[in-house]
Amino acid sequence: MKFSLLTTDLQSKARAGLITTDHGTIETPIFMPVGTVGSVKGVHINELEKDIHAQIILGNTYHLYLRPGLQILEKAGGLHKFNSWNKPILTDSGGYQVFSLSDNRKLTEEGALFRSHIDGSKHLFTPENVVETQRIIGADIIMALDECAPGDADYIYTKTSMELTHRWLQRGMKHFKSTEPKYGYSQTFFPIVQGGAYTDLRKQSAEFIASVGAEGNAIGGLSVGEPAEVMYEMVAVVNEILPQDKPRYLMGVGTPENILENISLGVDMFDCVMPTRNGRNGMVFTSNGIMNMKNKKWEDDFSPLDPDGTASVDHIYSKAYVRHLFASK
RNA sequence: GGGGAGAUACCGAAGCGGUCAAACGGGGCAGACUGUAAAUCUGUUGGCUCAGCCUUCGUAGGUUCGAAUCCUGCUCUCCCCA
Repeated sequence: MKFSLLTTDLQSKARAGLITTDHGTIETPIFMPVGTVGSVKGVHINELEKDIHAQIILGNTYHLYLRPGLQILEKAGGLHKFNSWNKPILTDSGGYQVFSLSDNRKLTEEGALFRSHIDGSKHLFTPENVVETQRIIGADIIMALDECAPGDADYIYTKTSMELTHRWLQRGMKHFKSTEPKYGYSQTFFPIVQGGAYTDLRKQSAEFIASVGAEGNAIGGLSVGEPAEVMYEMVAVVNEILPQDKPRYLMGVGTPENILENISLGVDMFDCVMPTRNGRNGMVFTSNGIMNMKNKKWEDDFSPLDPDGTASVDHIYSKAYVRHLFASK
């Protein structure tokens, strides 16, 4: 993987660059749609490429490992072949599931022992085998196993958790360096900054992550319940420390506003479930605020078309206009 | 023509003497959603001058301190036999 910084904004920390992988080039700042189990929910792979112009998508180690399983993925020749997505793929390590499926897992020094949400079977995810799994999935960008701690975690918990994540990183990195890609194209490995909402921990973590010398770095453990202002503060602190010449990936963020703010703080990569999940649930962001398309109260707020027959910006987001589009199709 | 079953809120459907303005689904209305256990989840859903009162379980009467629940007439619906 190669990252070239093209230009940097003079009035903010925003920058534009290019990430080059064996599956193609990514223009940053970039939003990466989430395709947890190999497909981006509600979006056909053709639409993803031709309409949405996604340049990279996510997959999830935990979910792909459980279903369809590594045997099938390996037999297919990796996820790119399995889902016919020939552009870059980044896979999350399962670190988020340590957080979101916290009732179904046990954390030890060794790793995270999950009880499958599908059939209750037990599966140990270690920093090493998670790298191995991502080798088999064939992700262009492999994420380190981390613990994504809850946003309201206290200092002691967050510190202990961060230190565990650091130790896991060393193990994961070692394993990554001692293994080879399986399908002939190169893979890279991103470590993840933790430290919760505590400035000193964030600094400490960012320094540790920077010292590893990876080709790109991620910021995790944010947008997990803390106020947006706290998130911005943490990102600002971390970005002071993470190298300028490597892409910075803010995991799990976020709203359009969050994304713009964080771009101005120097973040290059984002992913979030929000557009696909909220799309499926009928929620849309408009200049008039959040709109739930299923709610009738929006119906009369906009007429389908302006008198001259064109749609204004607000109309584009109105329920009436969307209905108009469907009706005319 | 003979025999049987049933009519419950927007719809489906429980309830079969008091704790029933009436379970549960659906639908409606509103809210939530940030590295996806999510085409999901939560709240609400007779009216009002709202810690109370009023009207509602096909319809008209009756029994009872008290009826969606028991009795009688009527009106519809469905099933079986001829």
